[in-house]
Amino acid sequence: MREIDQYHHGNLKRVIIDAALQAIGESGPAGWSLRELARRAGVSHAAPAHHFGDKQGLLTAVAVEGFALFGDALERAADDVWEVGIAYVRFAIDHRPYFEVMFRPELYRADDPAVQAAHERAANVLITSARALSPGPEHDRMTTIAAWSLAHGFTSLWLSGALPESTHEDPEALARSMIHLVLGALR
Amino acid sequence: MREIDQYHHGNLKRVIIDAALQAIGESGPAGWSLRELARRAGVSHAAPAHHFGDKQGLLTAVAVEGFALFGDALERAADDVWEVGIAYVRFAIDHRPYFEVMFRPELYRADDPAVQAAHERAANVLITSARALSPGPEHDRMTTIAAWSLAHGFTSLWLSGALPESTHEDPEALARSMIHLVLGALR
DNA sequence: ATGCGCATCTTGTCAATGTCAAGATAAGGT
DNA sequence: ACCTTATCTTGACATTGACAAGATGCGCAT
Repeated sequence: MREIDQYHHGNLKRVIIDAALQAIGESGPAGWSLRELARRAGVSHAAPAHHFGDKQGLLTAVAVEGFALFGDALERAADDVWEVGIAYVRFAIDHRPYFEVMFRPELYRADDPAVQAAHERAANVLITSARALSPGPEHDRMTTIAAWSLAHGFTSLWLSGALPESTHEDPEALARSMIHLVLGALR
Repeated sequence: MREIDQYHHGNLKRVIIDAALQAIGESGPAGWSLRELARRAGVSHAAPAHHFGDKQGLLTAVAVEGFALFGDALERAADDVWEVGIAYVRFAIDHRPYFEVMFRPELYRADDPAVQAAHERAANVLITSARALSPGPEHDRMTTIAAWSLAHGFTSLWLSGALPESTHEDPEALARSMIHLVLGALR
């Protein structure tokens, strides 16, 4: 009996999220419809709404998962500020669909407790690891903002294709060069 | 005779773009419909499509105008790298609707010649003014990328509300502090 | 084992939207 | 005065998000 034709799918929630991630990867976080995801998953047009309420609900689930994975990735590099920056860029490129949703709060319910918790955990890694760069405790906050801005800006520009080098070069290598230049000068 | 009831509106194109900018300011670059803009402008539901072809066409016009204004703003500060960074942040906040479209190429036709020309002009200001920071000609490119990333990252994070300070503080002052910290360290 | 509660998924429907085709209007040149 | 042409309207159609009501069957209590 074919799994796909079961009335009770079993883990449709997972399947819909994965379909959403794929669709986002193909045409951005707004280039698809709930009904299209349903068709891809082989279920009825209203099945996604049952699990997520509405489109925002689905994107909220994506954001939660995204921030969780993001936190994991940053934590794995947390002992080295340098590598945290690289991990930031790397995550965005390896998990682009997540990233494209995460920093667009108007797409989902940013006030959702699960989102806020996952978001806060990821932010804390940045805050604590950036302290290593700070010239003094009174500059901790600005140092975090500067380091975060640098990593986030590079990532956003790369993803949007604004960097003319986008097509030819390896983003991670480029990010390493940039971080090296700035951190080298800071020393 | 009331201007608004004329069959031939006269400068409907302008009015529709302004309505779009206002709508984007209220609910983001996707939170409105062409028909709503038509209603706001007091014209029929298909009038916008006549001037812009489709929604992407309208957003392309917004992007062109945005990059032109952006280029102007950056040029006015071009003699001081410091001030170019500030102008970057300032533009995004003063003309948020434009900015929210400009760096989201999937929303419009990025291959449009007018877009590319306006984009290139703005980019050139960044490239030339960033040279002043470069430790040597072989580092010009990376310096541009770093400075651009810093300004763009701060701006994006601010606009998305990711910086917890967003609500209380003046963004320009915060940006000045950040640039001061980084440029000070680079000296 | 058996019957039932309830989460899971489907079917049907509605207003709203983007887009296209065809028609109406009038501005401006000849 | 006419007529070409850009501007705008009217009408239509497929698609979408959302909601309500119904069908299905899993798994638990008995």
